[in-house]
Amino acid sequence: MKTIDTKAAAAAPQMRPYHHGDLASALLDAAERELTDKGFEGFSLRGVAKRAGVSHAAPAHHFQDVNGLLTELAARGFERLVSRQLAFRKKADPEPRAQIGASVLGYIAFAVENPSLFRLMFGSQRPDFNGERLVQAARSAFDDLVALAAKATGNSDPPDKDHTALVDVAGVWAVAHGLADLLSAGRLPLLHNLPEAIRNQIILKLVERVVEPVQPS
Amino acid sequence: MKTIDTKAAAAAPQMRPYHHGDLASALLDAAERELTDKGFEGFSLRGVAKRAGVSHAAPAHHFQDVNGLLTELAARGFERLVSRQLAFRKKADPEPRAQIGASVLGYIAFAVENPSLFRLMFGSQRPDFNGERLVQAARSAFDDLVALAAKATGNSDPPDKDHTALVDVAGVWAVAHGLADLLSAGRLPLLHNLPEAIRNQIILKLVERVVEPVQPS
DNA sequence: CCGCAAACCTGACAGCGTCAAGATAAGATC
DNA sequence: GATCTTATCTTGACGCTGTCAGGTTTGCGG
Repeated sequence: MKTIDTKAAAAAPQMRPYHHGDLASALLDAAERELTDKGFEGFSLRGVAKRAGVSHAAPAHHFQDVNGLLTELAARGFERLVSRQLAFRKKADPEPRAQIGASVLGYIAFAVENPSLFRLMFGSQRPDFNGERLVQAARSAFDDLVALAAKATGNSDPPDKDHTALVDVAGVWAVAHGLADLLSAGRLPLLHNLPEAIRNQIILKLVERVVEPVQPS
Repeated sequence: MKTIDTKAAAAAPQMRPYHHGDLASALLDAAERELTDKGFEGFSLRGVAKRAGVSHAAPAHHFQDVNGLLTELAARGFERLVSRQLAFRKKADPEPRAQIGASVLGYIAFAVENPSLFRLMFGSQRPDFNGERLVQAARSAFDDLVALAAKATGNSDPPDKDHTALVDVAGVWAVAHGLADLLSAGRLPLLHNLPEAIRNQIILKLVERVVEPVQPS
C-alpha cells in the first residue's frame, strides 16, 4: 500500500523513498551544514550521519565513501558558483565588459559566502576531479567566462593560437580567483575592511584594467 | 650546542641514541617530506615521527601539537616565499615595474614548486595565524609587495586614503595569488600546458596591465 | 502472501592525535 | 666522583576517525 511519508515524497519525488525517504539528499544537506560548521578540515562523515539522524555506516549505501560525498558536494558547489555569477549578471548592464565585471563580483560573493565550500572546490584533493560529474560542473564555470571574454575583446573563438585572448581570460580568471581566495580567507584586510560598495568599485576597476589591452596612443 | 655521544655514534650508527640531538629541526624536515608526499590533507604526525625515527609521542616535546608543527612549517613557508621572490628580483631589471613582475613570477614559482605547502599557508585553518611568528612572516611578504607597488606607481606611503594605490597593490596581489593557486593546483590547463617562457610572458603582460593605471589622455 | 533485495544498524578494525606515566640520558650541584 | 634534577624520549591508553563484515528491518514484485 501507499504508506509513503507524504512530506518525503513531496520533497524529492524522483528519488527512492525507501526507508528514510530520501537519505541521499538529506545527507548532502547535513554535509553542507557540517562543512560550514566544522570547516572542510574538521569535516567528519560520522558527524554528517549524526546530523542526518542515521547510523555512522548509513552513508556508505548512497556514497561510495567520504570522498564520494565530498565530490558531490563540490560539484553542487560549482553549479551554485555559476548560478551566483548569473544572478549578478542579470542585474548588470548587458554590455559584455559589464557582464564580466558582474561575473567576477558573483564569483567573489560566492567565495565569501561559502568559504569552506570554496576551499573544498579549489584547495582540496579529496573530491574526485576525474569523475564526469565534477569535471563537467567545473568546466561550465570556466566556459562561461571564456565566452564572455571573447565577446568583450572581440577575439572570437576559443583562445588557442593567439595569446592575447588567452591573456584576457587568464587575467579575469586570476583576478577573480585571487581576490575570492584571499577575501574568503580574510587574508586581505585592506580590502576586507572596506564598505562593500567601495570594495566592489575597486574590484570592477581591476577587472577593467585586466580585460582592456593597454592602448599605446 | 648538542654533542652526540661519541661511543654510541661510533659503535652503532644505525642505532639511534636515546636523545636525538636536534630533533626539532629533524622533525621539521620530516614534516616537509610528509607534506610533499602525502599532501596537506594526508599529513600525519605519527607519519612524521616515523620518518624522523622516533616514537609517535616524541614531537609533543618540541611542538605543542600537530597544529604547532604546521604553524612553524607555514611560517618557514612564508619566509621561503619571500626569498623566492627576492631571487627572481635579483635577476631582473631594477626598474620598479620589472621588479614587481619578477616578484609575481617568484610568487607563482614558489606555489608551483611547493603546492602542498602553499595550500597549508593559504588554504588551511590549522596553523595558528594569531601567533607572532606566523603573522610576522606572512606580513613581510605583503609589505614587500606594497613597497614595490608604491615605487612603481609613484604613490608613496602606505595605501590608506587614496584608493588608487590600493587598487595597484590589491591587483598585483590578486593576480599573483590567483595564478599561483590555480596553476599549482593544475586548474588552469590553458596556461599550464604552455612552455614556461611563453607562460611567463603572459603573466608579465598581465602584471603590466594591472599595475599601470589607465591613462585617459 | 512470500521472498528478495535495498536500506539501514551493530560491531569490529586499524590509524589518527593526545594525554599519563615510566625510562633514559645529559647537565647541575655538592 | 656521586647524587639529584630536568629535559628528552618511549610505551600504553583513550576517544575519535573511515571503512568493512554481517545481521536486521523494510518495501516492493512475484
